[in-house]
Amino acid sequence: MVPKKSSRKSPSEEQPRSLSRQYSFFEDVYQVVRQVPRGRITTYGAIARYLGTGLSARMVGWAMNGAHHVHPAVPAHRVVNRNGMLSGKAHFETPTQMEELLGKEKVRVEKDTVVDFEKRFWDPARELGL
DNA sequence: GCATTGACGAAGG
DNA sequence: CCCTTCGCCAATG
Repeated sequence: MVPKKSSRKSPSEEQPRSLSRQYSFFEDVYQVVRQVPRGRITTYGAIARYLGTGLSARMVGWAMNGAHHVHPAVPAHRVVNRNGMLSGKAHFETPTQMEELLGKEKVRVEKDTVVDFEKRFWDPARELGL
């Protein structure tokens, strides 16, 4: 399961990062993203708030950098920025892959932005319980 | 050890 | 409503 809310200001409380490259914050991010249903999307900020980091949505995006080579797979294409824009598409194998993956889930994208973003939005705090 | 850099977001102009 | 600035914090040079 996912640790609901714990202030992890210092990573040393969890695991020494020297021993694990991606310490729990990264793992938490991955686990949340993995729970995003097909056809739905969430945002970096929503994940950050759910994990309690709150103000550091950037770290969520940073965590996604390692999401490509982790197992099980992380549906990174379901994470967009607060405007619903595919801000991370450049980090996929091809410039169009993120949009294509979303298309397979019936999520339309226009101008690098998810159509009906607010309807598709999946808030971990709301769906998984705060 | 300081400066820069982000797949961000809120606030201010 | 668009653009700029600033805060956030781990990673990198």
